[in-house]
Amino acid sequence: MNSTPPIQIDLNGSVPVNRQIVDQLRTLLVDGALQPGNALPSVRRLAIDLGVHFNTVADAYRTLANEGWLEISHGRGVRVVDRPTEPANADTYHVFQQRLRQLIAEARAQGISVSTVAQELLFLAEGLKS
Amino acid sequence: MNSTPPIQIDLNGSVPVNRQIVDQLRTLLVDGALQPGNALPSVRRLAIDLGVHFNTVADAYRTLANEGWLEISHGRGVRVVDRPTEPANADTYHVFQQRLRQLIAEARAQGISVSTVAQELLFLAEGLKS
DNA sequence: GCCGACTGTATACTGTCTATGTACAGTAGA
DNA sequence: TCTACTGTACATAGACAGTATACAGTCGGC
Repeated sequence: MNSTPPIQIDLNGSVPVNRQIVDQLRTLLVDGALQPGNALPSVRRLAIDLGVHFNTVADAYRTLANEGWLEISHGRGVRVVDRPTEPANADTYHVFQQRLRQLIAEARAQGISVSTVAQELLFLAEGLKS
Repeated sequence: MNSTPPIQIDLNGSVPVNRQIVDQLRTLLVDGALQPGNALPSVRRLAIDLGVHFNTVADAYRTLANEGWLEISHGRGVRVVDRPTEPANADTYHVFQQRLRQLIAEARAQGISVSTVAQELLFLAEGLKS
């Protein structure tokens, strides 16, 4: 499988494109939508599909390779590899807690109601249990 | 009240300092830890406490003022103002959903267990209901 | 009124980050 | 070996982050 993953880029957003690609691919990887052994589209192919330069895609691939998700072979392409995850330390967890609270605060500041936010959190928590 | 709010800055992190200040102040504002009428420390005072340049703090204050949280008066200081929030549109909500999923994916990628993440989500959802 | 100590503002400057253009190098199949 | 694909390296333009420094408004004591 080397079809283009379902990624959507906002070229005008404040989040850098390379980061958008990394974040969305990582989500697919964690969720299992991209499995070890799967081939990813070439940097040029994905770049065309997303409307950016292929070096930007290459940079994103490199970031995920450094995180242990991808194996990049010069001239052959990019594949998903099996990635052993070691347990996080307390510091990492604390940062996650803080970022989660900040994201919720931002949502509420933008007018998303408390009940809507709570509902979304419950929904995601349910999804994780199964 | 113009004592320094409980803000912690990571000078070596990948998140820009001005954004860290904005995110953490916004969290305090949404949670009600900073109330309308409260005075914030001067840009120079907070800058010293955080170990950054006062223009960086001024930039953060300006961002929050543009969002409607703060009132800045030249020569007099910065105060929290009452901020009417209009309901978010569907697009804003969708972006929130996506960012939330990405944050959870990142946490899991860093080794935070599924059950720990779920627990945190439930905890926050509970806190929002009350 | 005026001075001094505080407040935020504006501008220039440096280093870093983003995204791109372009040339290069490895791989595989005809 | 040639060709068409793959990723890599490096230089460049532009935007952004953080700082230094000079400026301007406010207020209280004199």
